Amino acid sequence: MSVHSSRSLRLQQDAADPAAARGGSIAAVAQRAGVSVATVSRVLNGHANVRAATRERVLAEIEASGYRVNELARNLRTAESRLLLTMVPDFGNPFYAEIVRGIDGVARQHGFFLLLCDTGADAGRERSYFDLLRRHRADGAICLDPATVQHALVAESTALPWVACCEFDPDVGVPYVGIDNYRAAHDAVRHLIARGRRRVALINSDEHYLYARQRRDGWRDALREAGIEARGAWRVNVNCLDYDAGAQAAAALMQLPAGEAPDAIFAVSDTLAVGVVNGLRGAGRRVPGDVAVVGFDDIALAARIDPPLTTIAQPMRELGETAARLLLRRFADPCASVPGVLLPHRLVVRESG
Amino acid sequence: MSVHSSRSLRLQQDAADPAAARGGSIAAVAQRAGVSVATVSRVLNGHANVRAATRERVLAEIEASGYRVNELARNLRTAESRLLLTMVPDFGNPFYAEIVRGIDGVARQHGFFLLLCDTGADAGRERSYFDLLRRHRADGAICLDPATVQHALVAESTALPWVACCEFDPDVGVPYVGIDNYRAAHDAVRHLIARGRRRVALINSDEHYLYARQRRDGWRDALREAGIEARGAWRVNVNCLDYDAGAQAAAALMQLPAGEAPDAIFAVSDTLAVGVVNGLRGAGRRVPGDVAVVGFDDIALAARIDPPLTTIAQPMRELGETAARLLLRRFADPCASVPGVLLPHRLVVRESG
DNA sequence: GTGAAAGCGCTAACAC
DNA sequence: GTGTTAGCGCTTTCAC
Repeated sequence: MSVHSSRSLRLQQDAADPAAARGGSIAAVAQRAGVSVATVSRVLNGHANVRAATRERVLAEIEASGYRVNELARNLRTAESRLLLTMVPDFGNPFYAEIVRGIDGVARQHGFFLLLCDTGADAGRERSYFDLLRRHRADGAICLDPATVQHALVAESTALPWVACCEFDPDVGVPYVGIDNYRAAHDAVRHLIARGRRRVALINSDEHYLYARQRRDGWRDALREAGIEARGAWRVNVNCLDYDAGAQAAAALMQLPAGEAPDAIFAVSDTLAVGVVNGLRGAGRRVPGDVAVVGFDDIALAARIDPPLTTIAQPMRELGETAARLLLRRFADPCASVPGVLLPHRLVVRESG
Repeated sequence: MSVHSSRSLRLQQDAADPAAARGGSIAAVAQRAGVSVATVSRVLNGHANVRAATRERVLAEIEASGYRVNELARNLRTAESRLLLTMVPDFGNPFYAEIVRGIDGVARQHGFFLLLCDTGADAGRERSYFDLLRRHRADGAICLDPATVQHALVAESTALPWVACCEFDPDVGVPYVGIDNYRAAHDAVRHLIARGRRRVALINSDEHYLYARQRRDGWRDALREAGIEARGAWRVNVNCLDYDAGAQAAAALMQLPAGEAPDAIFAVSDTLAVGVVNGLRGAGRRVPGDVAVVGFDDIALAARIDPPLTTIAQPMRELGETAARLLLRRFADPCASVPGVLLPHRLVVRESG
C-alpha cells in the first residue's frame, strides 16, 4: 500500500496501519468535507470568518476521521518549534525539579513544551545543547547553569533568545531571575549570631560560582558587623554538593582546637547541610546543642531530618515561572530592555540552629 | 529590512539581527559556494557522491557563515520529529530521575531528544500528552505511569509506537521493561523472616498500581510460606509516596497492641521508608532494635540516613536504557514481535533491617 | 558528480 | 465566506 493511497482511506485504528493511526492530511479532510484546505485551516485555528454551517461540516469530518494537525508542517510554516530548551546542571537534584515544574507550568499555559537537558554543568555539553536554538529545534532557552558556564553562551550569542535562572551575572546583559544571595547569607549568619553563636563557619561551594562569592561576602560582612573576624579556618570550599561532602567538611572543621572550633555552621545547600548534621553526629557533637546548622534551599527533606533543618527558602516554583515569563516576553518583543528580577528569600527557623 | 534581504546577507552575530544569528538557508549557502542546494544537502548529510574539492568548498562556506540546518524543515521532509515523549508520574521523585537519565543517554546516542512530561499519574493529562504522537510532535513514547492509566492509552491506540517502563500489564500487548515485583517483595520479606522477624508489616502504595498488587502478593506469600498469617492490620496503603506518608503509616502501625505490633516494616519505596524510620523514632522505637525496616528502589539517600537503609535495588538506569532501546527497535520494525523484558533486582542489606 | 525540480503539510496573502 | 496559490527549507528522485 503506497503512502498516498493510505492517506485517502478513512482512519483505521489498528496495528496494521500506523500511518492512518496518525490521521491523514488537511487536504484529505478538505476533500471529504467538500471545502478547500484554507477553510479547514481556518477552522483548525479558530478564525472567525467561516460560516457556522461550514464550520460544523468540517468539524464533523475531523471528528469522524480522527484527524490531527501535523505540527511538523505547521511549525515549518510558522517558523517556530514551540519548544523551550531548559538546561539544568543536574535534574536529579530536587531543587531543580521544582524550578522545572514552575517553568513547565507557564510554558504549557502558553502552548510550549520543554526540551529538558541535563548539562552536568559542563560548558561543552551546554554549548552543544544551545546549538539547538540555531537549528530551530527550540524557540528559546532557560539556563540554570553556573554563571561561569553561561559566559560561554554569551560568547556564542546574545542575539539568541535565552534567559538565566538562579545563577546569573548581572553584567552579561541577559535577562535573569534569582535571589539576593548576599542578603540571604547575611540573614542566615545574623540569625545565628542573634542566637548567641560567635564562631560561625561557612561551607561553601566552589567560588567560581557567582552565588558562592556573594554568599561568602554576606557571611563575612554579617560577622564583621557583629565585631567578629571571619577567620580563614572557618571557611571550607567543596566542589560537590552531596551528603558526603558536607559530612567530611564538618568533620574537618571539628578538628580545630577547642575555642577555635565553630559553634555554628552555615552550609550553602541543604544536601550539604544534611551531611553536616550526620558528620557532626559522627564526631560526637550535638545539633544544635554544640553546633548549630543552617542550610540553604529548603528542599522537602530539610523539614524531615532530625533535627529539622533551619534554612533559607528560595521560591523555587516562582523562580521557574518568572524565568519562563521573561523568555516569553523576549519572544513578544526581542528588543525590549532586559530586566533582572530578584525574588525574596525567607529564613525558615527550625530546630537545627 | 525584509526577511529575504536579511537572508542574503552574511551572518551578523549581533543583537540587531536575530534571524541572521540563526544562520541563513541552505539556498544561500549553495549560492555563495556556487553549487546547488542538492549538493549542500549531500555534504550536510555525509553522502559519498560529492567530489572532495566541492565538499571542501561547501564546508568552508558553512564554516564561514555559521550556517546551521533548520531541523524544522528537515523534520517535515523526513516526517520525523526525532523527539521521544517520556511520561512520568512525578519527575521530582529521584527514582524517576535516574530512569530518565538512562532513557536520555540512549536517545541522544541515536539522535533523539526527550520531551519530558509530568502527568501526575493522571489519565486525562496522560492522554492529552499522548496525542502529541498523533500531532507528529514526537516519534514515540515511553510511559512510566501506572498500568491502570496505561489502559487508557491502549484504548487510544496500540498502533502508535510506545512502550511501558517499570509499570506494565503483560496482557496489553505493548512492549515493556520492568522487574519481577512479586519476587522482589518476596525476597525482602524472606530476608526479614530469616533475621528472626515474625510480624512483618507492609506499607504499600495504592493498589491500582500493578506493582503494588504484585508486591503485596509477594509479601503475603513469603509470610505464608513461613507459616505466618499476613494480617490485615499489618497492611497499610498510602496514596502518596513521600516522607510524611511513611511517618504517619509507621506511627499508626505502632498503635497496635503489643504482641500484635509489627517487629518489621517493608515499605514499597525508599522515600516512604525514610519517613518510616523517622516515624518510628518519634514513637520511641529503635531501628532496627525494635523494628526492622526495608525499603525499595535504593535511591542515593538510602545509604546516607541513620541507620543506613536495607532495600531492594532496581537497575534504574538500565530500566530507562532498555525502554529506549525497545522503542527504537519498534521504529526500525513496527511489526516485530513485542518482547517483555524483566531485569534483575537486588537485595541490598544495610543496617536498618 | 551535480543540478533541476517535486513535494512533505501547513498557513496566509490575495482574489473573487 | 471561501478558494487558489505561493511558499516555509529541506531531502530526494531523476536527468544529464
